[in-house]
Formats: sequence, C-alpha cells, structure tokens
Amino acid sequence: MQELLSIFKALSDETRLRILKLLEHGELCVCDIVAALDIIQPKVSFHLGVLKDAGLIKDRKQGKWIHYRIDDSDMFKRFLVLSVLEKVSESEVMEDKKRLNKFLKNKGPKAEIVPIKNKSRCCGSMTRREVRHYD
Amino acid sequence: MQELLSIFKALSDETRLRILKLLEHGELCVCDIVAALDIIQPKVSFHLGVLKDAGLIKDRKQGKWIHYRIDDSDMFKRFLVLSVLEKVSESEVMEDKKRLNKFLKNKGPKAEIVPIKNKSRCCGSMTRREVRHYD
DNA sequence: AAAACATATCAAATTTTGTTTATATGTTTT
DNA sequence: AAAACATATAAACAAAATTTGATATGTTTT
Repeated sequence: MQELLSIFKALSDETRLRILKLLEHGELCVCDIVAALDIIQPKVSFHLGVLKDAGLIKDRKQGKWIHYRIDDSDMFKRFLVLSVLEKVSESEVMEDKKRLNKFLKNKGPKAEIVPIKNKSRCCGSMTRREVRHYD
Repeated sequence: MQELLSIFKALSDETRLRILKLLEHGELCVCDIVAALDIIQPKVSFHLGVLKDAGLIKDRKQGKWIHYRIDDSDMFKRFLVLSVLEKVSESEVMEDKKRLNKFLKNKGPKAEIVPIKNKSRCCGSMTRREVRHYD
C-alpha cells in the first residue's frame, strides 16, 4: 500500500504535474526545468526527488548535469503519467513551454558561437538545428 | 488541473484507500465504516468528505443514515478506484473486513429479535439471511 | 588551482493536511 | 416531547509536506 500511496502523493502537486508535462517530449536537465518553471533550483530538485522516489521518473548523470526523464518501465505508473499528460490542458503549461523554448534557444546557438574548446555544454553537441522546440 | 490534483490527493491517504476497499462490495453507512476501521466517527466523516469532494464516492440519505458508495459515473475516476482495489493487497484490509462482518452480523440479527415496530434500523429491512458477508 | 557551474542537501520558516474533542443538526424511537 | 441515534461541522491541535536561503559536493572551464 505504501508504494501506491507514494505514487498518488507524487502526483498530487501542481509543480510536479508541470514537471511531468515538460518531460513529455523527452529528457531535460535540472537547469532546463528551473528555467521553464521559473522557480528556484532547490525547489525543483525537491520535486524531482519526490517524483523519482515514487518511480515516476529516472535520472542519468552526464558530466555536471543530471538529466531526468519519464520512467516508463512500469505499466501502471506509465498509465498514470500518460493520463496526467492527457488531462492537464495545454494552456496550463503553455508559459512553461515558452520559457523552456526560449531557454533552449539561448543554449543552442552559443554552442555555435564558441564551438571550439567548449565541448561540455549541457546537451553539449547540440547545434541550433538540433535544439528541439516544443509545440 | 485542480480537479486532477484533488483526485490524486484524495487517493494519497491510507485511511481513504481503506475506505475505498470497504466500499468495493457495495454501499455502507458511516457507522459501518467507523466500526470496520475502528476509528472515531469525525475522522471517518472527514475522509468521506475528501473522497466525495474529489468525486470518487457519492452518498445517499435514508432516514438518519447516510450511505456511501463508489461513484462510477466517470471512466477515469472509475479506473483509478479500480486500480486501488486491485493494487491494495487483501491482507492489508483483512482486519477491516473482519470487523465489518462482525458488526453487520450484530446488526442483522437484532432486526429479527425486535422485528415489530423497529422498522427503521440501518439497512433496516435486513434479516440475518440478507446480511451480506464479505470474503 | 582558482573560478564558475550544476545540482543536492540541510535547517528553519511556512503552509497544508489530518486528528481530536466538543457541539450542532436532523431523525427516529420511546 | 424527551431521549437516543447517526452524522456533520467547528475549533484547537498535531503532524506532514513544501518553500526558502545557505551551504556542500562534484565537474568543468579558465
């Protein structure tokens, strides 16, 4: 029962649903999420921790960054996350996605301007072309 | 988003999952649930309120009793409740069901002992035969 | 090796939820 | 109509979750 409770608890917070909506399209590092939600980093880390402890997302360390993405290895959790993605209306997370886009745009081009010796940028090998824009 | 949050919040408490498990087999009045969970009545009323506000259960007033049951009018909520019923293991609610059984047994027979003039007992027309026993 | 960065963690402050005791409301039985 | 019942509600309290500001840890750039 405790595991089930931790899953529902993880899903019962607005910030965490917003994070799940951001992860809908793929992996993001903490700084991306901080920029997208426009909230302070320890707060984001806290909520990522809750989602991770509940087994809804997983992380991958790469250099000084930690990338998070939806953990879809469990059917039930997968369904719950999908239902969140579907039930939360796009308009409620539009601003988040706008900010994310803007942030990613400013991150991509710089990699072109200083391409040499600057090989360790978050999502490092990304060029402007490779930056994915959402919706 | 707020509605979705209220649903997950409602599902993220042990007492409330225990209540849902009790309602699995049909309608119960508040005093049944109080007896089954062995907790005080205002606490049960509080949690029933949370479940009801989230649209997971509904009530029906009959004389001085209020009967609660699972509200299965919405597909998504219905699925969530079903998953709780399925995921919470029987052993975790066995004691609750035992107490419920015992309580219902003591309620049924009395209706036979004082059948005349005593027409307004909870689940009033129930006789020993009609008392359903769980599991 | 120092500075800058990305993220985590901790402790204190705050907010939200849950619990309890007491009481109110409406119903039925006597 | 009084007493007994079933349930809800309110107020006070306790416990749990969240937020924030400060700091620690490890990584990369300079």
